[in-house]
Amino acid sequence: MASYELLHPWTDISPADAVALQQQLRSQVRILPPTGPLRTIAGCDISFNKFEETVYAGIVVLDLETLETIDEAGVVSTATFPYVPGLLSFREIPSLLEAWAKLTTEPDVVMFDGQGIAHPRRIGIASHGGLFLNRPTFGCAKSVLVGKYNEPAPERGSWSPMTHYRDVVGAALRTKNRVNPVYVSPGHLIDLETAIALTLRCDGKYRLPEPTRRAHNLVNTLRRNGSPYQQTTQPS
DNA sequence: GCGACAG
DNA sequence: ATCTTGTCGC
Repeated sequence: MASYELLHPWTDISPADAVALQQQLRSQVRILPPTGPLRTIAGCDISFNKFEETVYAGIVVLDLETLETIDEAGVVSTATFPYVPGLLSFREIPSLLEAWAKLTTEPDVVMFDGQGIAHPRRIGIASHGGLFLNRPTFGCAKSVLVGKYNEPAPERGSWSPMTHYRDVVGAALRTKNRVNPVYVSPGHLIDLETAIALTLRCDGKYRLPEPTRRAHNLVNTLRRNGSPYQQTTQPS
């Protein structure tokens, strides 16, 4: 069981502190082709009931060759930070790290439900998560945070670069013919081309790639049906 | 100054 | 994100 260096604490952080931390951490993010084989990929997500602080976080690991689920872990935790555009990582990563600790495998690359460097300070949840996990990570989001792009061709696989202040920060990628694109951006220890290839490799029957969809299903099941080991009140 | 704004 | 049925379109 590996241990991960604590780059910084997650508690008692104000939004202003979080922004300052991002400015401090951004220089550590490395965008370059992955070294070493990529055989497994993890998808992660969190779910929660509106107005409640309890969050359900989960990670699903799939074999990149067969897309078969080979591992998964979920946790019931508490959110200590609100959702603030640009500061998503401070709300989701703490609980995701708890789920990560319960995995029995070490995913080679991690796909996040959000942005990587396609972020105002170039350190979205996928980049921030990559610094903690110290392995290739990238983001695959359903909508844009920052950046502009030209509509990619309607065929699956076509994509166009997303630009933010002269920087190419990601790509609008079509995962299905005639369906809205997803927004892919490098997180850490990976490059845009590889992130795009991995997203296409995880193709299933839907617009969103399988890792993200399965993680989403896992946390929603956890939220609605409860953890099998957690006592829930039964109706009389 | 006025909007935009991952999940 | 979450709350929700039907409905328009390929």
